[in-house]
Amino acid sequence: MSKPNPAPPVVTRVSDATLRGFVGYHMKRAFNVVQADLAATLKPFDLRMITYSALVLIVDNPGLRQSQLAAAMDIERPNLVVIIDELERRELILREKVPTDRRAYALVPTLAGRQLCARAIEAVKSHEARLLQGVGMTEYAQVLDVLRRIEAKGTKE
Amino acid sequence: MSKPNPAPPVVTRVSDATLRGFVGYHMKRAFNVVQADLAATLKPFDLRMITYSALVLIVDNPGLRQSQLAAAMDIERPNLVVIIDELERRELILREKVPTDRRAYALVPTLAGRQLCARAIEAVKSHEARLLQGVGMTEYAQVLDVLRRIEAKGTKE
DNA sequence: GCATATCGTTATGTGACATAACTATTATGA
DNA sequence: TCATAATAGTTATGTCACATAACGATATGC
Repeated sequence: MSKPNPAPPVVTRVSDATLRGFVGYHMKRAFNVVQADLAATLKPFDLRMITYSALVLIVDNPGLRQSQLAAAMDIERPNLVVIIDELERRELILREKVPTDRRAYALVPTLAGRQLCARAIEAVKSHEARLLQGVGMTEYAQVLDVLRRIEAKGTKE
Repeated sequence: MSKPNPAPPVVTRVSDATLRGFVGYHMKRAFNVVQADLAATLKPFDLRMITYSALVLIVDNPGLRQSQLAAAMDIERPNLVVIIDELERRELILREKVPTDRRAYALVPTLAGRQLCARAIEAVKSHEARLLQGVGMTEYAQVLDVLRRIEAKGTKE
């Protein structure tokens, strides 16, 4: 052994070339940007990504159960509890008793909830338009298609 | 007011049509799948996504400083410490003293680190090939391009 | 009618982040 | 040159988005 410590060169610019060879890396980096921008977009409404998703799903599916919502959001029931608590405390939704099943709650939006939701959706639309400016319709459709196919690989088997 | 509680209909299938209107939603769902599959792929190597990224960057950029790595990984220095600790404890990398700056450490991979890294990269390649089967080269390039453009929107301004 | 499953909940743990503040060291500028 | 400011790594600590285990109340299936 000639040189045990061949003094590593000083690194001036860090190369992520290898990681750039993976879609996952690009997805993570792009999603980080989306997430940060979305968080800022939702801040004026005092919503986080997760509370926003929950609210939209409740507005779109009034009367759904917590377990259904948890399944739709791909999270475990326990984690949904605090989210629903928060939306209910802010009077954006209600936990209504289901007469046919006394274990369950039907989640319904209030008027305030529907209104806040509508405004938030508009804001998110502008946010997405901003991030996607310069991306053509065809490209956009292509990306959605690929993302959907990747997503489908998860549920399979 | 006629009916204060117009009994919400029973929801049989939860619709996420509104959220499907946003790329961010598709990105999150697709990325969740990628993340889960990647985690499973890296498990045999006892690597997580974050330790894998760190290792690859150190192998590709031997001699870089922790602060450079933190910047490249877009995380804060404090969070990198435990990651580097772990990789060093497993003797995959070394913290070498920099003679010209006694505050800094130069991170260098060990032989074992380079070997594990190479094997992990191969595994990740198969994992990506699996998730992307059926996606054509053109589509792939298109998706990467769009993701890169979204990512660029973040650094801007 | 009794075992079993389901609904929402509580308690608790983990992993990936953040900020504040510290020590040791290096760079700067009056 | 010497005081002040900046930087590298670290420690302590907090937050947020998840997970699992276990429980009480209720519903369901044999």
